Amino acid sequence: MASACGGSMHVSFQIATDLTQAVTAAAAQAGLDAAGFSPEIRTADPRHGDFQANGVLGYAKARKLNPRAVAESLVAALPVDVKARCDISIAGPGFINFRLKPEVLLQWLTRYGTVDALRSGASSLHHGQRYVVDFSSPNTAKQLHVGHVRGMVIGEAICRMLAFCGATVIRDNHIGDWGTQFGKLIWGYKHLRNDAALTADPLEELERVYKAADAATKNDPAVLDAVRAELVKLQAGDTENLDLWKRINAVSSGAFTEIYQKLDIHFDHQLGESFYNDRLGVVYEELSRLGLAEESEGALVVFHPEHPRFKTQPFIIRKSDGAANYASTDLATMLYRAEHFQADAIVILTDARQSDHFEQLWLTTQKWFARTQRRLPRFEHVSFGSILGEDGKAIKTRSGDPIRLKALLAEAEERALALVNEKSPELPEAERREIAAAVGIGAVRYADLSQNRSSDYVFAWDKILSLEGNTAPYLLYAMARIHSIFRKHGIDVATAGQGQGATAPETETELALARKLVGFASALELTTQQLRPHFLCTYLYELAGAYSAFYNADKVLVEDPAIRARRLLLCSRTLLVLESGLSLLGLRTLQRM
RNA sequence: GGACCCGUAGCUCAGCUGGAUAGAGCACUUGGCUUCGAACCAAGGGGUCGGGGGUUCGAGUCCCUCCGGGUCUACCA
Repeated sequence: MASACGGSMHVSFQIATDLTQAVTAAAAQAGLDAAGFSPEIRTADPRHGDFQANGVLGYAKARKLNPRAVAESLVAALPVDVKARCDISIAGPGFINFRLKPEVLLQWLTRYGTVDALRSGASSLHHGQRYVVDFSSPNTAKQLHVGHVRGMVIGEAICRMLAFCGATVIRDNHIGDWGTQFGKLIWGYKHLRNDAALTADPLEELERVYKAADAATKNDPAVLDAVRAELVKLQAGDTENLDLWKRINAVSSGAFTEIYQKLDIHFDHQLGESFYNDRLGVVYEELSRLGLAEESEGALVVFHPEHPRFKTQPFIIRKSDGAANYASTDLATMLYRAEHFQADAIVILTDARQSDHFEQLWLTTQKWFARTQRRLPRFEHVSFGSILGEDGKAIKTRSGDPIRLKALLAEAEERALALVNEKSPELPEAERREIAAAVGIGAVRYADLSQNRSSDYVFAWDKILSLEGNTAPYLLYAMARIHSIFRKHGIDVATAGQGQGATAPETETELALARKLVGFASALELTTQQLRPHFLCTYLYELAGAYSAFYNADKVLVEDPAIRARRLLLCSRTLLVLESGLSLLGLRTLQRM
């Protein structure tokens, strides 16, 4: 750790990385078999240290050596600067514990004192990587409902975090704009629309038209034929239908944009399924020619003989009537993202029910690219569970319809406003409304992010808007309390953040808080590596907890200038990390609430 | 039938490539505001980690098996 615990001029952002290097070098120095040794540096239980190296246990076991003896020789071989900057101990069966000395904590806090400094430090984590992230991806002409929110919120957070950590992120909203629903929509638009309703709430009316048309096809075979004819006309390039298709998409897009703006969600591209319409031929042709795809029951399909399931369950890449489906367009999309965007990694967010599809897509893509000598990007299907009602079943309105996202967000703000009115009636109304928006929307968002995405979660207003526990309001409140200290005493956050005259942390709660702040690097690494935002949420919650304990135990504005300066530094830095972290999650933060 | 996900405190959930005495919040008990925002903090009780085998220095984590819940399983996405 020549850099982190080395000279006083430089402290690494991610100290664990430097420790890994230092321990690896020490292992070679101590005569260990370098190829068979991995330091296994982890963040440690605070009772033991800041980091721990577990690598000697496995190493010693495999070679029937005494692990403590190995650990001792390894520690002896560590560079002097590491020993100078960390308290090192060997414990139990051979754990090596590292505890950063308070001066090192102070150095880290001093160095990473602005968002730019944090970003610059974090950029080493994914530097130079090009990610295409596909999220939201709703179907045209349907309302966004609760089922869509999780993918939107998690997707936005993942994009922000990857970009913060140095990646080039290309955000693509892969809209479902070319499906079979357009036959019904166009027919319905021509025969059933209500122009007044269409003006008042276009998407609502389109959805009504769609449902009515759908019902009509079930009652009247003639309508079904007419609907199919509309679809055929559209796909054949009929001017009138193409024009209608464009108008329907425009209406839909406008409604989506409204919600995207409310949630502060952004895209670089909106390449829907229709975009790939004239890029499907190469998929059919190549997969057939390579022998990957075969005809089965009239459809063009891909089997994967090595797979227990997909050896018999086909990946249907062209329907028996010759039409494309989403396997067709997704394959074309993989190719486009690899070639046009030069993606190093493709990340697609959908709910977990589509796991089979993406597993088949990926199996197929790997073989296809291998046989055509194409460079293969990494692929991540970031799947997530459903949002359940308090009865444990899929969340629905009383009438059984999905809950509109628009209505959900409005209710969130309403409920938050009631809380703010109760807690802070002295604030001006305009500010109370702003706070309510940040708290309400933030609470919904945070609920989606804070739980491990692979499980379903139960949506309960009382829980997500609670001021206690791992919630948005708690974190926002922690920030408001810190701001209050500075505001009340006329101290500038940035000035205090320079830490002029600050001494190294001393009290137990100061030390715990400082260590937690340094842990931001590990939290970011873990979160972006696994693409699971709840790790960052857990970290921020623990940080806020460490701050509260510190705040409760150590008065900030004491007489002693050195103590005062270091405590103000800790406050300023906590604010910075909470602000940065919550922004990465997509939450708006507040100065008062 | 098969595949995947899940099962951790009364409830809602964490637990990072296997690591040290399994952790939070809610609820419950107790203590702390004339003192920087108590929407807070501190302390306490509460566990066969679904059951049973196995792998090893070490298993909530990996393997097998069984039980329970969810999802998917040929032309919707």
